[in-house]
Amino acid sequence: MTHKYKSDFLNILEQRGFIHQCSDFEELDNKLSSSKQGAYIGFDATANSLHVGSLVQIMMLYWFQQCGHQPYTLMGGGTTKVGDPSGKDESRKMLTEDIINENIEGIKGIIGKFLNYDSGDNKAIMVNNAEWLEDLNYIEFLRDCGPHFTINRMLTFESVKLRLDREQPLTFLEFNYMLLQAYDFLELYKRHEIILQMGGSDQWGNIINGVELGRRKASAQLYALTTPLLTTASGAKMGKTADGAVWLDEKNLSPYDYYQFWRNTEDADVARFLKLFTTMPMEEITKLEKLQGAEVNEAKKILAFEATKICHGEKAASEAQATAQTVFEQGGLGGDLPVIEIEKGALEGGLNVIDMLVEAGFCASKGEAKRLIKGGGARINDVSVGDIDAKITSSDLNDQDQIKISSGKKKHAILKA
RNA sequence: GGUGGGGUGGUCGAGUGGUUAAAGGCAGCGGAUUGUAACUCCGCCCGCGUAAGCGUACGUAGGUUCGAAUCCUACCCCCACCA
Repeated sequence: MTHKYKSDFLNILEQRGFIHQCSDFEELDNKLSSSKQGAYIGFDATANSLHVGSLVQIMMLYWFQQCGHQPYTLMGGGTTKVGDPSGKDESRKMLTEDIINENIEGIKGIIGKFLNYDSGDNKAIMVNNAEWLEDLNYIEFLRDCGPHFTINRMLTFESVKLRLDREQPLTFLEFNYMLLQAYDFLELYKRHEIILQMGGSDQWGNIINGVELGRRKASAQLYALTTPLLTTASGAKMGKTADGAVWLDEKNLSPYDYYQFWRNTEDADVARFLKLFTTMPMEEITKLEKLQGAEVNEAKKILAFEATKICHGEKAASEAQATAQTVFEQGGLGGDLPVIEIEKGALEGGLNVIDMLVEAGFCASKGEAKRLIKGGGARINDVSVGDIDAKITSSDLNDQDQIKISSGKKKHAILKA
C-alpha cells in the first residue's frame, strides 16, 4: 500500500474513497501529522434521525477519532431555523424550536453509536450553534461579517444558482444560511481551535466560505474536506428504498431491515461500500474485491454484517444475519422478522390473506393486496396465493404456531397464534 | 400596485367542455430470468367492491352547463416584467 500522505487520517480516507475535494491537502496533511487537531461536521436538525446519506460523513469523523484527533459534531440548532438551500428546489418548512430540539436529541443518540463521546483525551464533543447564533445581534453581525461577503460571489454558488436557474424562489432568509455556516466555522475555531470542516460535496461552497471568513477575521488557516456525492452504481441516490429512507436508528428501521439494505447492494458497489461503511482492514477488502459472479454474495454478507455491527452492535448484526440466512437460504423463519400476533380462535373461521397483507404492512390498501395476489406475489408459507378470497386457517400453522406470510421474495413476516 | 404566465396523481409532464381516474416518462410494486445482484422482458400502479359499480381527485370556494381538469367569478399561492 502506497502512502500518499504523512498523516494516517488522510491516507485512510484516500484509500477508502472518502475524498472528493480538499482546500489544501499538503498543509492539512502537515497539521494532521504533527499534532492532535479538531475537525467538525455539521448536522441539520430537520429530522429526528439520520439516514445512510449522512453515514459517509459520520464514518469520516470515526476515522478522524481513530487517528487520535478530536471530532466535533455540530448540531444545527440555530441554522436549522434558517434552512440550507443547498440542493433543494424549495425552501424548507419552518420548524419550531421544540421540534428542532427533539430532533437534536434523536441525532445525538445515533452518532453516539459511531463515535466515542465518553472517554479519552480525544473524545468526541457535541456543540450546538444555537449557543452563539441565537443571541447574535443583527447589526453587529452585519458589520462584522457582511463586508467579507460580496453578493457577486454569493450568486455564483451552486446552491444559489440552482434556484435562480430553475426560477425557484430563494428567500433572503435562506440566502443568509451560508453566512451563518461560515460564521460557525469561525466561531468553532475561536472556541475550540477547530481547523477543519468536513462534509458532503454539496457543502463545499458553504465550507469554503467559512475558510475564507476565518482567514479574514481571525487570520486563521482553516481547511475544507469533502466526500463525494454517493450514488449507487445504477445512478440512484444512496439510501432510498421502497419504504423510504434507510434510517440509522432501530425505531425507524429494524436492524434486520438495515442488514437487508446492505445485503442487497448492487455488485458494482460492494467494494466501494466495504471501504466506506465498514472498518475492515483494506487488505481484506482487497481480497473480497476479487470475488466473481455468485461469490460476490459472500462479500455482500460481510458488508451487511459489518455495517450493521457498527450501527446496531454485534449482537443485533448476528441476529439479523441468522434471520437472513434462515429465511433466504433455508426458506425458514427467523426471529428478526416482524411478528404479527393473531388470535388462535380467529383462525378457525379463517383470516383473509388480503387483510393480513395489509396488517403486515406489505400493502397500503386492500386493493393493493388484491393486485399483489393477482400478480402472484403473495405467499403463505412460501406457496403462492392464487385466489384473492383465500383464507388462512389453523392448518397453515407450523409446529410452533407460526405462519409465514410474504410479499414477493424479500418481504416476510410471521403470523403468530 | 399594474401587466402577462402558471398551480394536474409520489414526481416530472400532456391534456383546453363529454370517448378522462386523466397520455407519456421517472420512481415504486409484483412476475419471469438470476446469485436475496445488475441487465432484459411482462403485468400492476387513487379508495371501497369478486364484479357491475360507487366514492373521491386536476390550488381554494362558488357559478354556467344535461355534462367541467377544461368556461365564468372571487380568493390564495408561485413566476416574469413594470412601478
